Amino acid sequence: MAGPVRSQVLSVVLDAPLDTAFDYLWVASSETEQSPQPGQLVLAPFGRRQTIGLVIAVKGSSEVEPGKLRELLQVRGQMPALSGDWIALCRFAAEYYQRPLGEVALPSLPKGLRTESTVALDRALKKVVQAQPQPGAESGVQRPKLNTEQQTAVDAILRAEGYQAHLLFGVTGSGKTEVYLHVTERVLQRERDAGRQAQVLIMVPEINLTPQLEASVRARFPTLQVVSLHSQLAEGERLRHWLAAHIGSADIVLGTRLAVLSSMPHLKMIIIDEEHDPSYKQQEGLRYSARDLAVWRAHQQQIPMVLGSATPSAESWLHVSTGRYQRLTLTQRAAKNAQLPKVRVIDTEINKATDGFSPPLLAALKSRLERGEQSLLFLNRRGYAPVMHCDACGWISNCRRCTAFMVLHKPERRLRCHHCSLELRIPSACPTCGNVDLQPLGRGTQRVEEYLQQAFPEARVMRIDADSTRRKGSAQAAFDAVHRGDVDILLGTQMVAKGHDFQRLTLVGVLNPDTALFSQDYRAGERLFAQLMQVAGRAGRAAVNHDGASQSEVLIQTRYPQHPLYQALLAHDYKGFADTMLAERRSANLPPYSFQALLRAEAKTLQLALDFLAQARTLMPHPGVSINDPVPMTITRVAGIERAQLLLESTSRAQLQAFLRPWMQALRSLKARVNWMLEVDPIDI
DNA sequence: AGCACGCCGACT
DNA sequence: GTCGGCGTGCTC
Repeated sequence: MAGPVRSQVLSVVLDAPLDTAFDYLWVASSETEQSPQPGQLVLAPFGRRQTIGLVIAVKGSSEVEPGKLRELLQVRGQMPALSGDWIALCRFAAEYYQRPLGEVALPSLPKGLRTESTVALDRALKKVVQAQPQPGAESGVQRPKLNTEQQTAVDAILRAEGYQAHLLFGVTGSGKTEVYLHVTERVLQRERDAGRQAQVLIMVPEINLTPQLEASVRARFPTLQVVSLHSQLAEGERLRHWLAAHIGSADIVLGTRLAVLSSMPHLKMIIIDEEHDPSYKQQEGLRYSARDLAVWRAHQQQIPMVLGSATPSAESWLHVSTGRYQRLTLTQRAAKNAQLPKVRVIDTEINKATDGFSPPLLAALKSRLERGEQSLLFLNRRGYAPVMHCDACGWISNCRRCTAFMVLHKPERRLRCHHCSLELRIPSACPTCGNVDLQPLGRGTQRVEEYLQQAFPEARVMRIDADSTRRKGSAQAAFDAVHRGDVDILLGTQMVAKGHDFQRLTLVGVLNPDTALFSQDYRAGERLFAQLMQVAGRAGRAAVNHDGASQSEVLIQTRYPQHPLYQALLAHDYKGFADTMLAERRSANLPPYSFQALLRAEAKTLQLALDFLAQARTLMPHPGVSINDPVPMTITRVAGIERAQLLLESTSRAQLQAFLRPWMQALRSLKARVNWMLEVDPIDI
């Protein structure tokens, strides 16, 4: 007969905005059934529904009234439990960003693990377990010889014991990827030689725009299991890749920001490429910085990490100067004969632009067309014109739901709001005075494309922006056409700045970058410099004339040619730019010398939102933390909702954190009639 | 978050 | 007289 029935109380967190764990009863269904343990997923009854939870503790008894305790419906034993380290990572993220643990941990798991049915999980497990890695030396793979700087960097990274963050500072083409590949190979090999399993996490900003790194990794490690993790993967694939990382069969995980929360039980190194890139910051839901979480994770695991960039973030640059990060510099372009492109600024006060193009830029384009070389034009504004305007009465195309202009999209014959996606047909006459001659004001990529086709009828022009690449795979097809040489002039927004090396590209033109120079956002300059440096790096990888000098050039049209940002760019002087920027930040007491949080409120009226924030501001004492006045957001109204925000600043991260926790609790109990959310370390204010 | 319960307006 | 609006409250 059956012996005593084993039972236990499990503490479980759920994907809900509830800052508490829930106790459940587990009863063994047979004598041989294993007791559940922390890190396992369970199916739990919750109110009238059932939901997936994560066991965070096993206890003997519960403080909850016995009558309230309910029994778990299912314990998912087919998959290994998530590790204590992984739960600790989620717990840190939850506490730091002021969210419930369950709301961090569960959404980070693939959907297939969070459904009632285990069909997808069981099927995926079968496939993943079959795919075993074949450890061993990689033979027959070409490894380019490292130059002295690269070798020094590799040695320094491998020499580190335990945790150490390295900033790999090198311009486009200086061979950062080769350093990543070498240290990855050596770390995996070293661990295996010592009889330990090993995994490496490599993060990239946007995997779809940077296919070349993925291709290099796969080519270098043909016998290792390399899996990708990003949001564009199909559900089944995402589940299989995640499981491969979780059970340890994947040797290398290559992913975007979400990969930082993947389960990697044998993680031995983290690499972050283009560490300055804003897309490492999640901008919805849990607003985390994948870069910052990666640093925490490396420290927790006591493993080395590499942060690579030609234009490091202000945060990382400061950490180098304080010795928290070790700087490893690559100064040479590693590709044979490749040189830095010549950067020139064109003063548009002297060289007046017509239709957005100054005579020197037009001449440069013409000479590239004659020589059969490619050009790239960078304009960070999509659409035809940012606004439509009536000369007769002064009407402009405002969005009726947002505090923003409706952008003219000529090919679609529509006005479109980029904030709420409202679309209207282009009015045939002015809505206020009836004037039929409405004018586009300003210039977007569509208008520039139209002009180029008319100015250079023979040229093959390709426009790449969010509008031209709506369909899945269309961005890849467009880039492929450029690589094949089927395009003479490539025109695009920041999408064209990332990743791709275009071998026949010898001219980069930047049309109108000046607006960022005078932005309210103190980070705009840092972003512009990084963007221009990156877009400049698209040129001149292979373009070399007979005596080895580069023919590639970058032309920047500006009304402020003497601006320090452009002067630093001309000299390829990131260091000078960054040191000046940090000095300014220090004197203005801005990040990275201070720490910020932002409380945002949304309501039907602006007054409701502002009132809530004013109340939040005086809710409790805030030692060491200054709280600014509530202000409307720059774009106050989006889709009919009014928005305002409250900025908190402190020179002490600990003091800010210590204030946020009780403050959040007090705010929750206000039960205000506004939607609000807190963002820690916001990147645009 | 869901999903209930609970009291006030415009419809068969 | 009901259908349904979303305010308030709870979920081990």
